[in-house]
Amino acid sequence: MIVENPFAEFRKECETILAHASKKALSEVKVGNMTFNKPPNPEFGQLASSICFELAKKFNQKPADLAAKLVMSIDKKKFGLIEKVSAVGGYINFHLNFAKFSSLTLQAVRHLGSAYGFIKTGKPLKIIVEHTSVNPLHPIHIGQARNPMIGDALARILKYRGHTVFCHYYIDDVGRQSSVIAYGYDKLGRPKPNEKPDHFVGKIYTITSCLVELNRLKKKLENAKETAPSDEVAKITKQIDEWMSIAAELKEKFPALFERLLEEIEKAKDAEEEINRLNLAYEKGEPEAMRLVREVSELCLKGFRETLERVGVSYDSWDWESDLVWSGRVSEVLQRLKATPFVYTEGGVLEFDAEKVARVFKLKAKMGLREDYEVPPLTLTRADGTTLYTTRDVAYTLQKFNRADKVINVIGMEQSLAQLQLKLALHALGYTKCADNLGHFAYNLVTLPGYKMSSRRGRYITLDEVLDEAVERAYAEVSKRSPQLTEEEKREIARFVGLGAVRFALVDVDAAKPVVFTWDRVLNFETNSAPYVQYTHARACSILRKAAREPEKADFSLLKEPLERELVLTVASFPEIFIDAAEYLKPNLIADFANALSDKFNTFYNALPVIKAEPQALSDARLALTDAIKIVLHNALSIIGVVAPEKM
RNA sequence: GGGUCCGUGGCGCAGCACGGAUAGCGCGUCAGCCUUCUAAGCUGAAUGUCCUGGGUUCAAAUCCCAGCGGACCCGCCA
Repeated sequence: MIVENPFAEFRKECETILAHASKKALSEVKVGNMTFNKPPNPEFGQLASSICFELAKKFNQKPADLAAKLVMSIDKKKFGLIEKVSAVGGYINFHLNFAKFSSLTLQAVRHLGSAYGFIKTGKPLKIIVEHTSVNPLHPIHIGQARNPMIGDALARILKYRGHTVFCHYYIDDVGRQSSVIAYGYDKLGRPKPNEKPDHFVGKIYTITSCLVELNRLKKKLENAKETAPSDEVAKITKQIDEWMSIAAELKEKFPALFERLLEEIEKAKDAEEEINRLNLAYEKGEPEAMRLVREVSELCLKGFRETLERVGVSYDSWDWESDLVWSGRVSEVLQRLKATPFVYTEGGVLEFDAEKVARVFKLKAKMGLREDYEVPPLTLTRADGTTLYTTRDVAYTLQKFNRADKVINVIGMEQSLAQLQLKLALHALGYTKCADNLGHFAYNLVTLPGYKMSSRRGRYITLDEVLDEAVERAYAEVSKRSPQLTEEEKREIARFVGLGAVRFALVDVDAAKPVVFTWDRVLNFETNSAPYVQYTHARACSILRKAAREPEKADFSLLKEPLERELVLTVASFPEIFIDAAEYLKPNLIADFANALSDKFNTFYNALPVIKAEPQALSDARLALTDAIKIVLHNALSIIGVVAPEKM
């Protein structure tokens, strides 16, 4: 018989046995929650219940006595996977029958192969995972790179779980910043890039944005000198100084480009004004503005696609924010919001009273907010009538729900408030169900040691640089360790090792924690890394290759070593880990699991022979175990998009 | 000022959702292991007020409250 989830079988049996025993011994039908913990030591079995501690007071007996009593009334005839049950210090410990369990587990893994572990949900949904969505202004930098890695891993997990998943990339081309890059690009005469297009666009954006900001501040300073108090003037002066130093930095890095843009922008009457006009024209859908902004955005996206393809991340849909505006969906949403009692006008702008929505619909407790917390209002439109990001996002969210039951937005945690306001806007419009099924997967920032990464200031390390460096270091590593390989093999190995290392490192740490970027951290080739797991996989493959036989004579009851049992147990628990990772959206559980399994296998590898083990029934059992480990490592790595190599 | 998230050996992290028996792992340090299945590996040693203080509980790194420290947010930016 093939079981999908071996450890769950054992767990179920423990539950049944314990329920029966408590009914018999304590005439207690409901015994409270039937949760089991993993004992700290295999001596105490593989699952334990601490239920006697809870019941002690109720029955006025010592936990140890209760435990003994319960164990006494256990019906041993019902044992399937259980070997024995013992009472130790108030705990009830369930010991596995490893002969049966190993056989059950290893046969299941080897039979199911690449499907093992991926337990399907009983309620398949259509889920949209919106991720990456880096603005098309500059290359994807390492601070943002956590997003596609997490987003892609989430999408894969949910897909394996049996959901229908669509990955969407939201192209934010409507904001003012898009007009800034388009403006600079236009001033340069819309040149063809002489390098990777997103890098090219990034330079223009940074310089243009810096020069325009300087212009704006200088004007502001002139006005302030006459009217504003002196501390205000000092503040502006300080800002100017800061931007001047950035300008100097940029001038040194890209002298030719800087000079040309400086000249063009000085020549312009009012760059600020022209950019605002372009922004307005683009939102209105004026053909010339459309052509210009789309052209430069496409250029940048072309570069993104290249990078993302390289790491194996792909999308089902690329959604242009501008399409939402032009199609009238944004204004429609705006009209409907206006018709609610939650929108008011203030000084020519539309404001959305998020606080009132939360209060009227009594949502604070539900959303995990304190009653006395006041949700700040959200500005829906500027005085010139153009819309703001979150306003457009309301329309976008509704569009996503046309296609899906559930939407997960992978967005940095700095946008938590905006996401909250978005949700409240959905409530205001009556889309309660959408609001409930909208999830914000927030992740913390990646920072560079010393200073904050800033795309506006051109201070960033691009994902491309990181990937190149990773592959290069992996190449040096593989050349050193395996000089006998051909050049082609080395290149291929360096590629998947380097890319794998980066993906793993960005998924491995709990998304809620901030990460300080260091090369060593991302390019780790030792324990706790993709290369370590890949190496372990290759090692297992190597054994199987050398054995060159099917483990037909395997006798699993011979797997008596603690290391072997630990391995069987770990392999058997993969389905449960997978379910947790899928239900609680924790891709890092998979990375941790793969690493832990590798640890155990390597210990086993160093301690016990496989091929040369005697008798052959044992050798074959270990071979089957090795095969099962290989399969599970492969499956785990596939979730985080890392190649599991046969050789390295 | 208000909100969200984070705080675990020198450093980087896991464990916290669902409280359980001696708090795991890696780096670094020290001492070892390649004529035996891939040394990107393994073994051993040293290193802890689990931020602090209260509370809940038979039991708290885990739950609750308060405080401290850090990051982020509170914009007619996205």
